[in-house]
Amino acid sequence: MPELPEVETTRRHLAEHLPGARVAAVALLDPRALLRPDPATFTRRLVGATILAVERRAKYLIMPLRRAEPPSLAAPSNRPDFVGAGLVPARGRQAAAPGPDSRPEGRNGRVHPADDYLIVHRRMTGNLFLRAPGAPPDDHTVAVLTLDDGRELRFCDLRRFAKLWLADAAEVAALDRALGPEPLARGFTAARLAAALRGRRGLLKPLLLNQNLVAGLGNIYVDEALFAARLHPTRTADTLTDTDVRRLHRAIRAVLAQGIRNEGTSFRDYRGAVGQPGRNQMMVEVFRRDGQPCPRCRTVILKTRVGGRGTHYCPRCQR
DNA sequence: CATTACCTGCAA
DNA sequence: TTGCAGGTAATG
Repeated sequence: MPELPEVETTRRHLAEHLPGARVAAVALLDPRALLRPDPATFTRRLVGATILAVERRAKYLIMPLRRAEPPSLAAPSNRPDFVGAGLVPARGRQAAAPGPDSRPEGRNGRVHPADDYLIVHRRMTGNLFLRAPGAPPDDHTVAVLTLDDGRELRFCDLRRFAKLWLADAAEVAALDRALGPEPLARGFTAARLAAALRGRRGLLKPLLLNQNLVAGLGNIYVDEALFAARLHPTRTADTLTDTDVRRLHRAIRAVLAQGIRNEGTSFRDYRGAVGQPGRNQMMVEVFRRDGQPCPRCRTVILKTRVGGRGTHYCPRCQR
């Protein structure tokens, strides 16, 4: 499934090509993909809406929308210039802050002001494709937003766990509060990681998969981060020294940043917004490399089950 | 805390 | 045929 680097790779592509586009039509091919509201309301609110931006929080893609102008001449808006005021700082923010961690997704609580938010979570096998007018169909398509220029934003999902829904600003804020820190944001320090782990006695691997502690890691990048930090997946959080936490902090950021640089990890189903696979599967050190030698010490990599998830590690390097 | 459910497809 | 797959919410 897409983890933080895969969602971010998709976000970057969509953010280049979607803002300003208007939704001309909505096709919900599998209603199970829609969490809320009901299909009729969902369609009514989306048709005519303008996509203002494409943002990310953890593994969630968030598209702020400006609703269609009501066709009536009467009833002037009760919040004039609300959206226009929100768009200006977005440009200023980019110009002022070129660093990789300065994008808005790292700022808890800061969301683009808008009427509605289209939220997508891809779970295990969901993909978002932006296709040219008349492009051949994609397998497992569950929903399509046709844009006013004929392009299609397609939501495809083999296993049909993925969800999309419309939210308001309060719900986006609640989601943001419920999630742990963005691991690539400047504010995510070793001290912050230590604070998240403090008082916890669980196994390292399930803790790192818990999105409430640190948001965005999944099975691939947890295994890779634990290898890079030389920590055993069943180490218990309360046994970590300060040095261990600092190594883990560095490792988390390094494996995620590498994943983004390589445009994601595609073992099977992940594809980017134009259908392209990532390259990071060539770079992984332990994930699905059981039976092969550890790149650091040549000991054979093992695969076990930890917290119900397949877990890959080097029994010699990781303690 | 661990297990189950949600789904479909593929490899063992 | 069984078990497993990059996630998460809902159960004991």
